[in-house]
Amino acid sequence: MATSFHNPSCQHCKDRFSSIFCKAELCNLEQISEAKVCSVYKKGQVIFHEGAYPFGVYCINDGKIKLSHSGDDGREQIIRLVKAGDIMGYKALLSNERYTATATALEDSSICFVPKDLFLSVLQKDASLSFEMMRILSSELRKAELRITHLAQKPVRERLAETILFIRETYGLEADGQTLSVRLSREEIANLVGTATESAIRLLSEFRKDGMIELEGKKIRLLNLTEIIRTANLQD
Amino acid sequence: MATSFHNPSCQHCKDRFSSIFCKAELCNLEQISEAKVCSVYKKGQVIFHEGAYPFGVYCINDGKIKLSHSGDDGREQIIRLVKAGDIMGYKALLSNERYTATATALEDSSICFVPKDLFLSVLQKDASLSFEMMRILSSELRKAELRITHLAQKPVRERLAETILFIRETYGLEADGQTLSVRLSREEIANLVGTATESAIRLLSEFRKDGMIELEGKKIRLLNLTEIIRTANLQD
DNA sequence: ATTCTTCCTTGACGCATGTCATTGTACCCC
DNA sequence: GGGGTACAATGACATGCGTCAAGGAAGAAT
Repeated sequence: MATSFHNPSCQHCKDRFSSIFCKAELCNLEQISEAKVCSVYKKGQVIFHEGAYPFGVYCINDGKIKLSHSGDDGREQIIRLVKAGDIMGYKALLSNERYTATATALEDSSICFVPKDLFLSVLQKDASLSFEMMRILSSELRKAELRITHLAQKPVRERLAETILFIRETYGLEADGQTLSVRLSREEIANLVGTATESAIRLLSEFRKDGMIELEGKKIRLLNLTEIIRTANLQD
Repeated sequence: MATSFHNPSCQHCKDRFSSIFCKAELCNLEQISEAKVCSVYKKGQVIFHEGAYPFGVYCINDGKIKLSHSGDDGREQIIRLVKAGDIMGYKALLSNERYTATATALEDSSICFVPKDLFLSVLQKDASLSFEMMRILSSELRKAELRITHLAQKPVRERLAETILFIRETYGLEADGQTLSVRLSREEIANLVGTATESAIRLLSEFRKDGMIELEGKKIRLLNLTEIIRTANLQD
């Protein structure tokens, strides 16, 4: 169960309160900040479920979340990785449909909930927040379309290299400057790449043999970034 | 070359003027309607090019357009099919980046151009237009994410059936109630499915042998819709 | 420590699908 | 009509990648 607490004066929440709302006019920001409800979710806990109706948007104060579809045969496809400062659940809210994805915490995470009515009413009167929202949506759409092209045209090897770079961009590295600062299972990596778990494992082993990465349990250290970029074969 | 003519009183343009702008407040609609520039594009003509900077949004009065990425190896991936009443080019405009796709007319099309500054300024002051814009973006994003899952998990056969249904939903049927009312080359169909041209051809032949469709040049007649739906194997 | 469970790893195998090559067909231009 | 270009169709072939199966490693629970 999530420990739920309403805490407008929580400095930690205030500091990291999702960056999008900084675009809102000050009075609106105050209003949202007061109405929001912060909770802590444990690793593996589900924040919302595919098929459920949305009652608001979620803002990540701290932590890491995966958004995933469960395909027809039950296989999971990871759609997006969410980090501190991001919001999630807005798509379903705006198109007034049920969630098409499930949000699961990849590690203990602190998350704020902003009720639907408030969010929508602020959106109505705050043009700059609306604009920021459109900017986010456009950017997500652009990424999704690029991903469609790559899924259709690139071999798994290139997509895996690309995925490693994507994880690095999203969650960054640990203090050593090499280790990806998130622990994903091989299955999750495969579900991000869009391939079978065994294929992901095999290719990771190849990458290791080629000196591109080092593997230690779920730790992945990037040894030769240039080579990874070359393998990803990115042009655009 | 496009025959370019500014024509606020053109009844044809007025009638079909893109549905999104109906959501705008009346004064704004008038303003946009006056500033817009209508052009006619011939089949095969490019409306805008991947990599170019956007100067406005395009609204389709009449016709059919494909939006496509050209992948790294030059292979084309069709991202979206655009029909009368739709708008295009908004994504690049809103995220303030270059076009990530090329728009090409699939048949002679009548298209209005709304200048960037006007569009953005109206968006700033017209909450209900902004909201409609967000609704469209959310809906496109939802579709794109579903497509990612299917590309990653479904075999080509299912995806082809799905694509046929998608074309039907988008452009509808001819008067006979069976023939898809757009003519796409086999290569374009393949680029929509995300497969090789030969694979698309082979599977279309199979569908014909199975009595699901009838082929006559670029005409595709849907004989057994139920069976096509079953083949697409859609759950969500 | 021991069991249990979950995850990782590797091998073997087969099929779906991409690539290459050839022929056939329709349409267009002069 | 002839020749050209673009597209469609089919066969042969290679292989990338998914599936199945079995063994090993690591962590959790008792």
